[in-house]
Amino acid sequence: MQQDERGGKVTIVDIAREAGVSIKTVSRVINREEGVGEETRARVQALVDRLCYRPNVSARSLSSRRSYLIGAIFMRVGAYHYVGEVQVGAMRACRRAGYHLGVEQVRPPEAVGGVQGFAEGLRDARFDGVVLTPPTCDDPEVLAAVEAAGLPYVRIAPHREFERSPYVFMDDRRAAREQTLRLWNMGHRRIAFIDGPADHGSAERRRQGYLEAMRDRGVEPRPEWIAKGEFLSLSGFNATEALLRLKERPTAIFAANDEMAVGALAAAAKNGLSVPRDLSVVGFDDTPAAEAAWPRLTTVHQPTAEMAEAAVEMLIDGFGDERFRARVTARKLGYRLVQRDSAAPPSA
Amino acid sequence: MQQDERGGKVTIVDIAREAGVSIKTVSRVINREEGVGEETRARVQALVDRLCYRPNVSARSLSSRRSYLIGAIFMRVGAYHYVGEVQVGAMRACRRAGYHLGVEQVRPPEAVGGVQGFAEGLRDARFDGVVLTPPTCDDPEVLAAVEAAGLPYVRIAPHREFERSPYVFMDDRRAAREQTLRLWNMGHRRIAFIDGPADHGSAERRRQGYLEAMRDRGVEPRPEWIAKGEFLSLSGFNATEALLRLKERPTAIFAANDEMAVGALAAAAKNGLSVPRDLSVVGFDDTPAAEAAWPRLTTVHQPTAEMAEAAVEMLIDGFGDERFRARVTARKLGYRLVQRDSAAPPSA
DNA sequence: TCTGACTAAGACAACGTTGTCTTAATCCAT
DNA sequence: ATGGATTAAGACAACGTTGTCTTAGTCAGA
Repeated sequence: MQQDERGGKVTIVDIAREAGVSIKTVSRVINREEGVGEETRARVQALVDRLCYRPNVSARSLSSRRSYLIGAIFMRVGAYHYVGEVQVGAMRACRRAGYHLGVEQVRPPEAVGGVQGFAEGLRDARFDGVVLTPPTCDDPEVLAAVEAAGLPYVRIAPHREFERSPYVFMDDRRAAREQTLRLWNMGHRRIAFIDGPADHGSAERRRQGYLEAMRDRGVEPRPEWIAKGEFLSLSGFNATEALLRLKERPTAIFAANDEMAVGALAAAAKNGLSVPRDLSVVGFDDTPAAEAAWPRLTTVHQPTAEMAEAAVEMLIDGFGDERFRARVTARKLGYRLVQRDSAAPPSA
Repeated sequence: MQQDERGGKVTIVDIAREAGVSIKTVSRVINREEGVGEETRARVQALVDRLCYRPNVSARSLSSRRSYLIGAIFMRVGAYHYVGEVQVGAMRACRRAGYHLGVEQVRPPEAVGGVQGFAEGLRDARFDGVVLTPPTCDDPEVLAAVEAAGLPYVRIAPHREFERSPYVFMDDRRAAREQTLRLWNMGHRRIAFIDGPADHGSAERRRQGYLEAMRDRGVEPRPEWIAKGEFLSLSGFNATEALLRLKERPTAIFAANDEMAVGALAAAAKNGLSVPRDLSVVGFDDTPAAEAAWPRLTTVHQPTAEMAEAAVEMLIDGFGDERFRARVTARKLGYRLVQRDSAAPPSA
């Protein structure tokens, strides 16, 4: 069997010759199509395994008009931590289904090229479908470009137009509610909340969850307990300083994201408060900053990788379904409360 | 001109017909090959632009045996921040040269599949070449798999076997030296260093840079000024607590990475020291944690994206060069000191 | 035994490029 | 004018699959 190594490239022809069948039959076996006898299928499959045959993706996609490529679309590949998380999950789902993952970037608005360059890239990348991550999943121009290219797509955590495409999401509101109740159940009653930017959907949902929890427990949070924030650590720092100056100082602070929680930790330290002894601080997202912080942040894990995985799954499942876009579906994924070191019962 | 929109797909045949030339001539124009007259070239190019023709990558790679795909190889796509940075830079270089970026992951050792699955993925992804990021760039099994696949590759910041392939790097030692001197020039004399893990090449180079700077200024750092660390925030915290207990307390601390610097900030706060008034803290890497920290960390920017960009450039430039592997080259990239808020002249 | 329906498998033409040859035209030095 | 280079462009066959037809062969029911 010297042809195993003929230049390292084993083609479908080699398998067919060796098995004594036509290449079409081999093709049928590989693609799990019907029309092949039990015994023939086994013989071909064995040969495929033995010779380590892998179909040539270019030939395959040229012929079948499928690229076996899923695109993940980001606004700034470098900026957010979840880019990596999304890719992990997406790659998992891709590999399971024999697909590969390509990465495409919509240049942020301030850059040249903009959505133009993105549309071009989309065209010749020839994805079979794409997954849109926030904030691209709510950008009208991006959506238009993807739809113009005729690509099926699934959105991750969209904020708007839920009926426009299938999507995956997590229940921010409910998670925030539980996060708040966790503090409540520790014995905290004066719980403050550091809000995110006004136009940020997830920030709003988290605030609602906080409010809901407090009201559930019969407490109407005072307006001054809800501090404005910008999802940046400095804003968390400033908000916390203000909160600590209140005459009835909160015993716990729930920041709408981890970064602001880190700022809150700094403000506590500056004011001579030891966390969690004198003040509890919790965050949201479970980014690496939460692990890096000191004390390590108690937070809520957002299942980013799993959401991406689910999105790719939905995408691949939907292929071949003409009414893909029409049959809008959604999948909700669970969060997970992460207990670390920044929250404890109030000492008073 | 209604054939512009024939199903949205413009092929080389359309251009050829419209221009009244053979498809081969169009192909020559597109690939900037010679053998086409000035006037013909212009006419074809105009048509290409007008009809928005983009070559079909599958057909192209099937025929030319090139995939126009560069692979970026990571150990854990989700774990490190620089994954995103690397992709940004790599995509920049790819797009410039008409390539696309694929992402492949070597499952970390503890996962099933390991290098096996990676080798398979490599095979059918059909990259034209790959860029290896740390720590995959020093993993013997990964290197073996890539070489077995016959793929040209460039390594980013390797620690060992520099003669084995082209690579890009930055001068950690020199950057650390400058970082140290920056503190010195502010007036600090008792400068402590928090080291990284013993087997980590970049940690070692940074320590050497620190030592070199101190000795240049005629100071032999006392052994107790060099604290062990593990590149994690907790180790930075502990190291700092120990340093602050010294009778001659350092006025500045240089942590070998940002994460430990964040831990140092927390330790300072816990000990009632205001940074940078009572203690200066500087880090290294310029990760998002440095921005998120409070006060924002003065650090050294590692040009991760640029290194990836350079790596992809080297790779693409090397295509067609048979002796690619043999002609080992290296490219050094510059770092940048980032001045933020965690370092200032000593108050004493 | 014949017919029609079904099954397993093959023949053959795409798919949209690029690589290798070949040809026709032009040019310059003889 | 003549021959050898040089240049611009075309003809034609890959590239390695999949899609669409077609063809034997088998089986059940009349």
